[in-house]
Amino acid sequence: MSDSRKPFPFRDFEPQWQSRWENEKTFRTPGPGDADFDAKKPKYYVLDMFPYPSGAGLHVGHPEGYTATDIIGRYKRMNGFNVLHPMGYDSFGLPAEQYAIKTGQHPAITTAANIENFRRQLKSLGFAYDWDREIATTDPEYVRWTQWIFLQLYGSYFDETEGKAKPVAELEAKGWTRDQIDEVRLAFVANTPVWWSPDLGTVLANEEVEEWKSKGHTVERRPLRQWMLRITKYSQRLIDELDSLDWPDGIKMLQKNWIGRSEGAEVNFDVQGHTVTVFTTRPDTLFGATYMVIAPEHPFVSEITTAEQQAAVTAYQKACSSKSDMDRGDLNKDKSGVFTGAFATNPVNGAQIPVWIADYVMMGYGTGAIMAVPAHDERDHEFALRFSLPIQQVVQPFDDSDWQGYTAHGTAVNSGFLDGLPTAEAKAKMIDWLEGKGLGQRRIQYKLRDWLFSRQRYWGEPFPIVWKDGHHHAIPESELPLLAPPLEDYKPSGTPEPILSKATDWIQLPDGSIRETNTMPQWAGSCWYYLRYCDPKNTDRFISHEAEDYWTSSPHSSTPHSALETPHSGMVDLYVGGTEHAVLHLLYARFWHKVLFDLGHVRTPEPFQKLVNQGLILGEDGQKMSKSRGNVVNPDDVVSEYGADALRLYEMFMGPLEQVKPWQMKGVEGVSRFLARVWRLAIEEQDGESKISAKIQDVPCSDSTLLRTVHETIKKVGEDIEKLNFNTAISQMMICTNAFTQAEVVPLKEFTQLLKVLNPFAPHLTEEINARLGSSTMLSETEWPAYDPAALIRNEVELVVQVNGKLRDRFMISKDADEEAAKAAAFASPKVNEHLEGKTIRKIVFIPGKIFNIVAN
RNA sequence: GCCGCCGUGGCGGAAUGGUAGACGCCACAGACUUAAAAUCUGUUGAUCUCACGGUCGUGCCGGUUCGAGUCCGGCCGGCGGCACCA
Repeated sequence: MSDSRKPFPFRDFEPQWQSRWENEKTFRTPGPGDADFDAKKPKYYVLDMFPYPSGAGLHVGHPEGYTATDIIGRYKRMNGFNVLHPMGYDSFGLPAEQYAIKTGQHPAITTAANIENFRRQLKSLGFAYDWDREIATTDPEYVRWTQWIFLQLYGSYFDETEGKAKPVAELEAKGWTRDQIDEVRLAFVANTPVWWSPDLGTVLANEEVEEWKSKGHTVERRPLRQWMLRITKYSQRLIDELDSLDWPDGIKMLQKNWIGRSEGAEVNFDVQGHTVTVFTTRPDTLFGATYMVIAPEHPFVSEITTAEQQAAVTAYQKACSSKSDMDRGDLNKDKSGVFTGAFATNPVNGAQIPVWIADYVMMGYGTGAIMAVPAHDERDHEFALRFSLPIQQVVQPFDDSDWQGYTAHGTAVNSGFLDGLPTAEAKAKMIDWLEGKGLGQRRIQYKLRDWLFSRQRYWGEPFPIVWKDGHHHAIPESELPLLAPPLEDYKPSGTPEPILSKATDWIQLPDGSIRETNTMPQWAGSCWYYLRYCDPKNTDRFISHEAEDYWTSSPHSSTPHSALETPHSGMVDLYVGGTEHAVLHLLYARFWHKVLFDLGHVRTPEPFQKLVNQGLILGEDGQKMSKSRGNVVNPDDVVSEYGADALRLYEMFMGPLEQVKPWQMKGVEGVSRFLARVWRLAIEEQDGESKISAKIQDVPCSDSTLLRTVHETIKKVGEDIEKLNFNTAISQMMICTNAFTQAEVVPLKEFTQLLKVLNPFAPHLTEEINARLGSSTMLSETEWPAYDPAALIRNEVELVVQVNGKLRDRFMISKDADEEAAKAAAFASPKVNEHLEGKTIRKIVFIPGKIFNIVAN
């Protein structure tokens, strides 16, 4: 920046205010137990998704959400709330470890350096965090409670009748054996096909597979013994309890689709003495089931395949298992399958139907077997055509659509006792019939799978588990945290053997037991960090009852009907972050929270009451920012050239928070000019000396128009912050500033009111000006100004006259003008009369103070 | 294919069913300056007109309404998610 541009001296005062806030702990949040804690003060918990401290530092997407929450937090604070606005680091994870492999530096060292850099960057933006509550998921004290929560999961089961988690101790008391108990724990060991990535050296959760594949890593399906969390038990609650949350519909929809609830029935088919159960959402079409398909991996395949078909079946199974390594989508455009030689009996009509295997039926969903109704299912229809299998119509469309491949609802036909019934009734009747005969039952099916919770890498929380005599056992809570031993070599071996298995001394315990060597995924730490912020130093519990109680209490509403305050079933009042966590972190955290809720450790059923997704910031070229495109904007550069306030303000001025929008450096200049105008209103530079502008005078505001603009600004900025409409709030402050610029005199009181409403957006600049104007109290320690309704009143308003809805004239009129007065004025207008010529007036629509519309033809 | 979000000037974007384009950027002009930068003041949707003023205009087609960017129905285009889920 050239010196001749004379910007405001942000380089001098921004760091000064930052250190003052830090030294004076201005934004420290007192909590239960603190001497200065006031339990009567309403709380407001506003949370950011904490960052993964990568080596690259903050990108401009971080300050977008962080500034939004900072404005809300500062605003709530000025409105008398005890605001919890914390920050921390999601510091476990694969990239740190990958980096360690490359450089030979221990992940603890690189992670500490990265956190240091992130903290510096965050502080340079002037966020009002309570730094005393900062946490990192890698802190031993944090690991301890992550492991403790895991032990709660390990020590619980899901009681089906009560629909909630309970301690397994209750089962012990009832005389269950340990093997029986191990079968139902919420954290359990299973040997199932999982996604294994040889080059990452770890398994991945279903939810993570796409992300890593897109980064060029390979994954393959492989049966391995792994720790799982029984999230599926919460499927229905995870769907139902979304209703109580103030989340974007899109995110709710993503979670619902991911959980994937389907209602239907299980039907038992007899296949030559074996019972094969299928799941269907269309039991009403059972009469149209002309063949059956089971997944190639289905255990029954080997039992039912006839000798003649054995070779073909085995060959097909082999082909399918190798296929799973590759992208199935491309390979499965054409249906494939093989006849097993076996026949099933259709329970409803006794028909003998052939049993096929095909890879369009998957082992992982439902029962791994389907009844095929080719007349009314697209996939079955395609398959039947391909292999010339019979197609039997059982649904008559309501309209004149072709019944072939018709999948929507209709009327049952060729279906015995269902004939004539509409689909919904036919479904119910068929299920009743099946249940009556013991041939099937009503069934709800979910797509959600249990959560694969173990990883084979080093940089994660070790499981607090030991193995003895082939059984797993929890280690005593007194031994937490269980930290991973230092290792020289983190390199994955290419086998699913966890890295910790190299730490032979650590693994082996004196009593002969062996430590579990898997580690937890990065999600573990982020599942409960919002709880720890409430009581970050507690050494007795993950959160004290008192802290939990206070920070979950409903906020006392000082501003009714605010978008920021809704009835609470979640703890955090406002959570801001990206959509990328829709089915990952946001689902996992809800699940953990519900388990903690069931076990009585927290008192709300949900973690996050209101969720807002900030929109992605694109590069100046309208493309996603990426190193390879060279369109990445570094916040450090923006801060050094324009200052923190300009960066904050620009990110809020770009457009609606939730919208995707491109970066424009010219826009940063624009808001920087605005801030400079505010500065120059108060400060004059003369001969290198700066002094208070002569226009600033401590006198009553005599200009009623200016006064009205100021009060309109106070009103609008407050209302816009409540609605998270930061861009329009800033527009209004620009209008107000322009009004001051054009005024002869800038009254101190009104100017200070502008500084106050601007303070949450541009805290450094406003504090600096306020201090220079002689105030010894920081703006952030003052109350949010109230607007004076009397100052808003306009005596004259503009009345628009329309003829047939088209604007024809406008003029100023008294705000209280009635229809008669408006009519007189309107018909006096030559412009209006011109358009009325030769027409008959049919109707008059009068909206006082706004519109006078003459309908004529 | 299914689900969700979004289409407004040269650009980012404003508009409780009531003056479309606030505010900012860009551009142009004027003031200040020896000059430039910065700053301040204007103009700035398209089009016709010397002008007054008119006409058109919120992706497209239709509907409701005195009045539609906004509500309803049907398309088209872009972005994101899921994807043989029975």
